[in-house]
Amino acid sequence: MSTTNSLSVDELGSTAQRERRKRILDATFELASDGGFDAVQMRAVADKAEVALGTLYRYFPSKIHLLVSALAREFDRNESLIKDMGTIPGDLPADRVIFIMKRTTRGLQGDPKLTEALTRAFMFADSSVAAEIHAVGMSLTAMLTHAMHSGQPTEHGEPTAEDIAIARVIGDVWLSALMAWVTGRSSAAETGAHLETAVGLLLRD
Amino acid sequence: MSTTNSLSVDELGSTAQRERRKRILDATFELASDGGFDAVQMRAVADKAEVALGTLYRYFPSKIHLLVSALAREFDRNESLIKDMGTIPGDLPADRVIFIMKRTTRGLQGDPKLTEALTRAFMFADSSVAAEIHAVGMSLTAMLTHAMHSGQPTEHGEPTAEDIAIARVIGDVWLSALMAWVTGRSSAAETGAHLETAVGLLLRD
DNA sequence: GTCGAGAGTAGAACGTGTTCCTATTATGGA
DNA sequence: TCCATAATAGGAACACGTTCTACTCTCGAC
Repeated sequence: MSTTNSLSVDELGSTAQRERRKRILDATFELASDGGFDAVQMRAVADKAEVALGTLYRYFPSKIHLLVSALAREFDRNESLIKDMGTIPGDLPADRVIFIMKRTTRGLQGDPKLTEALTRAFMFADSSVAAEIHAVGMSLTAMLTHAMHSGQPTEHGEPTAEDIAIARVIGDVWLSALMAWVTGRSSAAETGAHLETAVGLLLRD
Repeated sequence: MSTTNSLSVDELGSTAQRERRKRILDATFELASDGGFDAVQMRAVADKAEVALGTLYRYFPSKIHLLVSALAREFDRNESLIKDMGTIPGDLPADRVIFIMKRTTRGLQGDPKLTEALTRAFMFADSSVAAEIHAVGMSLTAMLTHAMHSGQPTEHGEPTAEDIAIARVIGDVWLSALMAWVTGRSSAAETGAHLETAVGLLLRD
């Protein structure tokens, strides 16, 4: 791994370090949840996490890395929640996908400031954050293809290329919708409707 | 219009003011084209445009407004280029849409730094830039619905609701693809392929 | 136990977006 | 023409992301 990446959990040796990392991310969530992107100020994060500014930058080389890593943690959590859920309600793939998307979206919209912070960071990220971004993208497509196949017997082992393509498109739409919502250009209802339309267009069969 | 918006062309009284605005946008393009988002520094823009920093901020209340306005100008130009072109090659809507998208994308990819600057600004924009963003979105969907219907006789007068929904989804995908390309997560070829797949999925008939 | 290297702390310093202030210059109406 | 008002110039000042410096702490090797 390049030195310009955030330190991931498993390349952190000591317990103290893992705890520092956790404190930093917790502080980030708290500040973001309170005041959104602008409130996540590096000095404030360092203070709240009780680490020095330099240490914060050792763990996360920029504010964007920090927020995108926070997003990744959130996605991981969401993913395991869904995995734990077992079968997803809905007979058709489209229904299951919509169920999952709405659930996730609702979760995000329940904490608008946090969502604003994470989404804007994700959007603003440049190539130095590629690794973290890629992780989030994978997590998202995995979630969607899982929803497409959930409850199906064994007939579908692995998602097909088309499944993945569709999942990616849905992911794109979801991101844009999220962005529109975050920037106040569309309401939660419109976001949901747009998503539903898109899924309908893509998974009609 | 709220005072937090950029001054648009037609609310500028004097010729001198329109010229100032133009000089500012020209300087923005030049700097962006040279060094991307980071090189568009407000002091540098003001210098190059030969206006005072305060004046720059009178015309465009933030760097993001400035860059998104630049993007809007670029889109306008592109739109009229396409309108001038008359009929768009391609028998099926999908072909015409792909033609237009690829053309536009190629145009952008020909000036990577500029594209990076404009795209990142667009992505980072918050609600205070909603008006400018909305203009860009409209321009994009208009371009796409126009491509869907171009060359058709009179049978389609206005785009249907489904047309618009499809155009919006394609716009979403395009934006995401552009973002992936700008952040170096995907090559130009992959961007094109992903777009083509998406259009194929959406406009199969 | 001592040493050395890496990790952490505290805080100054720097760059750039943004705001603010004052003096000067255009502009448009009486 | 002259005045009131707005627009612009020029530049200081401020905020926050980021970098740098100097010092201290921790811990494994010996």
